[in-house]
Amino acid sequence: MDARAQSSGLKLAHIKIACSNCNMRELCMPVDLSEADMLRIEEVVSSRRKVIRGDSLFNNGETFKALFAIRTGFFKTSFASPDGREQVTGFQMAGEVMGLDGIVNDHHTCDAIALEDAEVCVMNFDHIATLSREITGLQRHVHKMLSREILRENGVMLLLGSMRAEERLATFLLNLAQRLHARGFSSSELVLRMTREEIGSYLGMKIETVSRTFSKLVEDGIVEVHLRQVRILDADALKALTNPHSQ
Amino acid sequence: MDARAQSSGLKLAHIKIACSNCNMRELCMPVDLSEADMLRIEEVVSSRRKVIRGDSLFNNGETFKALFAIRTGFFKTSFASPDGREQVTGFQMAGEVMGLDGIVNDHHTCDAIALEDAEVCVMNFDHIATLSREITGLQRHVHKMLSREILRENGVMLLLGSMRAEERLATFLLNLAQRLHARGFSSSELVLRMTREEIGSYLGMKIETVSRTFSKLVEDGIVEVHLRQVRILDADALKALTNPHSQ
DNA sequence: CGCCGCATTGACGTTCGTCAAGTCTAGTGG
DNA sequence: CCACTAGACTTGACGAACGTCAATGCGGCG
Repeated sequence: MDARAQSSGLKLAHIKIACSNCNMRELCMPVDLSEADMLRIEEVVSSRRKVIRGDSLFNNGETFKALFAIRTGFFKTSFASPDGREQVTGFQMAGEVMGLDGIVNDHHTCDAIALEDAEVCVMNFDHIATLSREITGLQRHVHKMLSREILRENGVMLLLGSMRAEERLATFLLNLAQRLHARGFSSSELVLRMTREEIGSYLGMKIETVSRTFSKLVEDGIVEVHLRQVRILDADALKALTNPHSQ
Repeated sequence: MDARAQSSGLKLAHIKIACSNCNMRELCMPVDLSEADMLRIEEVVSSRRKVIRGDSLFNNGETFKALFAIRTGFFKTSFASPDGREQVTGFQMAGEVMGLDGIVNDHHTCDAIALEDAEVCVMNFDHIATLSREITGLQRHVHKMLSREILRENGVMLLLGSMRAEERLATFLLNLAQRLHARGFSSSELVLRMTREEIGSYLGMKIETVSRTFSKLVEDGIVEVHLRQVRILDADALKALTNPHSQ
């Protein structure tokens, strides 16, 4: 599959908002439900929202009212320290949910920026909470989404705390490829939607180091890189970089 | 207050298990409830469990059944990569809850080790889920606990991704002091319950760097350190290290 | 076509990791 | 009570990895 197809957001504005006929449903709402419950859950998706590339879906400090499920497009979330440093905390793609960090203080604590034109489902959180008191499957799903995010961040902490530059980048590329593959794209060919600087912020390295590390992977024949086009030539070698001490 | 008092775990084994008379309640279950609901919530705390220093409360891979609220004692949680590297993901003290990462896959994904003799409340998660369908305040509380953990980890990612050794240690010490202060201890005098190596794992630095960084803070007259006894002499200077670019 | 932002590459400096030696402390047993 | 020991901690010398500064290349967009 052409990696370019990643960006082909379907334009379905006229079709009824419905999880039941959404091709992302099994990713963002994998709940086994009766038809009646399904209809009720669709009420949660109160609206859709388009976000054009470069715009923010929400910003740090804004009142938290809803979670956002990505239908199409690609986002980064970033978290700022009081003195203005920025840490990209994640990259989100179709089927993934953003805004979970806003629950605790009733306002968002990070920024979500679209890295390509995107469309999201706006899911009113009070509504989710109400409904999940009645639909056990939805309740479980909410718990799991939150827990999954904790688990994901544990992985990032491990990466940031104990990996070298090359391992970090290898881990990052494999993770992206795996998630794209789960969405029906090639697992060896990908288009990076973010700049080197954003990759660097996420991986805790400077832009020059990101660039040099890419160049090293290319030299070693592990990947082909053309700016944001990446082709993984030797996935095994990439995986080997991921756990260098496992012998 | 003597920092030594941190370890004075009350021995109340004979007293009825009851959140209502637990001095940690406002930390771990800050929910405004009717007396009737309060009694029902106490059913959640099915039992207590003592863990002696060095033992694990749960391990990676074990089936997830319950969350654990710390009554007394001090824990670390650590997360291992496939090739055996370990990342300490957090240090938990009285009133804090562990095990949230286990929800998503029905089994724990990290280890929780007691760094001093401890007692925890075992809270059956199915029971929590059931009850939170009826008691809105509890449901909100569960959501907030999960979201708070995500927020906390965002902060650690920022630390690991963008801070220098000295900033990391300063941030770490201030965070510990603040949490101890919230529990009625001195905010300037603390006893580290963890080794330099565990601090290093948490902060993404080697043990020698941790040691050297402590020494630097001592040289600069910012803290006094006697092995695990730490006294903060100049909290402002420590805070200043925390955001060096804010000028 | 020309500009601007993104990316790459090189030279150099700093920070932190590595290796090694040595000190201190708490705990154990005589 | 003291000697002994193992583990925790500190300190120094050195080197590798990564950050910094600077110059240049390249593509996309107006």
